[in-house]
Amino acid sequence: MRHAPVPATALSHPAATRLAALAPLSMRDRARLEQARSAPNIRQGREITAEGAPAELPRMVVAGWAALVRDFRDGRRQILSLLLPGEVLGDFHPSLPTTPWAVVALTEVAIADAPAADPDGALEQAYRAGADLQRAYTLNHIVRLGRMDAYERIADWLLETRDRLALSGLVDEGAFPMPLTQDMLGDLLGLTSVHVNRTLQVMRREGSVDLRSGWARLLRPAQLAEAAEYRA
Amino acid sequence: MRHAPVPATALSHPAATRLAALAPLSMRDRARLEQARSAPNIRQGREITAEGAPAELPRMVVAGWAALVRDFRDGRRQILSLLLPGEVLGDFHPSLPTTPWAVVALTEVAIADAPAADPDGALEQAYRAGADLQRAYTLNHIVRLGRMDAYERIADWLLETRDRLALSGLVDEGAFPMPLTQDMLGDLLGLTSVHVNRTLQVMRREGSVDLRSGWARLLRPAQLAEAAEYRA
DNA sequence: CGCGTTCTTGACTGCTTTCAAAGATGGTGG
DNA sequence: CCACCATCTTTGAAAGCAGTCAAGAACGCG
Repeated sequence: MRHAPVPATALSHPAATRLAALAPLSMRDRARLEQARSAPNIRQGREITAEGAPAELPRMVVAGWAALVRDFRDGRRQILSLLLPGEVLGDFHPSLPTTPWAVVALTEVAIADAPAADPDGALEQAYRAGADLQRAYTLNHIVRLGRMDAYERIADWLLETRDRLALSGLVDEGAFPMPLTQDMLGDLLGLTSVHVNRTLQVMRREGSVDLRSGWARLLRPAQLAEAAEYRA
Repeated sequence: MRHAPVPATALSHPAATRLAALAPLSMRDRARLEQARSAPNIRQGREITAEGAPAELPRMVVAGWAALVRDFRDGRRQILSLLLPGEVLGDFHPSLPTTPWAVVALTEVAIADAPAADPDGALEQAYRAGADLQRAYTLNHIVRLGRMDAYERIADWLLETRDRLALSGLVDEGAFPMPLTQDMLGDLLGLTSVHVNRTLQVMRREGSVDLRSGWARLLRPAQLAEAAEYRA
């Protein structure tokens, strides 16, 4: 189950959409975002290491899903944070001696350098707002893992993901890309893939979600939001 | 079980120690940190809201433990992030409409305004390094909650906390303050207080930790680190 | 059409929670 | 100085959500 291949050069890419939604970008900023040079695609499963960037320049995901991942010796794995299309990665702790996690491509991924911003400009403001959002996602993930049961975790995550992708203009009539396997979902949500499967079936049976072949659609978002106490 | 009262004016406070450990501060920076004016103490359980600060100036915890907390309607509670003495709070998403969490004093807490830093100076560098560390703690918390069992969560958290407090100069011959109740530990680690209690007893019986009346000492840190795959 | 990956399903196990109540502990007031 | 009270810790028994193990079905790709 691999989703559609990523074009080598994205025409109108999600990061431009997302950052323009976070601050009133000038046409010049938008153009620079659109024209950002894209690095060669990264294959599924590969690490997106900092090799190329000595000072770890900020980059943005143009297509595909990436994640920060930590692996245990015994095979357990935890996805710390997702990087969805349009989102910016970077600012990765140059000060820390060793980062105990890796950045991995969960699907085939296209990355581009994020254009430098004038410290007082709208683009910088958008970067900041994006980083704030990213932090909110991370904190919300803690709530999911710490105090929600399987049903709530999945419901909450689906809602958050829909909203995140909507910012990048990737939600089309309520449907959005969801290329993660149930295995990956388990590693993200602190569950086993077996239990993810059973819980998804409950949701499907009650008609809450339509989830298949790399796409998702929330059929009863209000019910899911109520169950997870989701706050848009 | 309340720990020793916080002096209204801390003489040599932990934030100065911590920031000096993160970057080579000038004597002038140190002096400004020491002299930072402290707001009135905040009583245990109270919210540390942004009332006073229109632009949400960064502040630092001079004494006591605070936390970002999210409460559920049904009484469940999750501690998202701890703020230990010496650590900086601030940069709290002015861009987000509503933050779905509160900053709460877990013990009596003393807060002071963090002095402004020259953008190119060592102090700014220390603030940045501190923020990076804070982010690493948050990501590690996700691993704890997502993929560790109760024993591993507690072991990992004790080790992290010891190292965090050591940065602020608060670890004395291996002993460090630990004012959280087992209830709070449960809310932090995604467990019930009952299970925290049982797990702590296992650790005590095997002689791994000495934990009582607001203080902790790790007797076999290597064993704990091995169990939790802790990476200093 | 064949193979590898992903998804489903079932039975069993177990870590953690729930519910309840009995001890400790520390601060407070008589 | 001691009784009293609220809070916190400790224990026990029973229930439950999620994990484990295993095998078969379905799907997508070459």
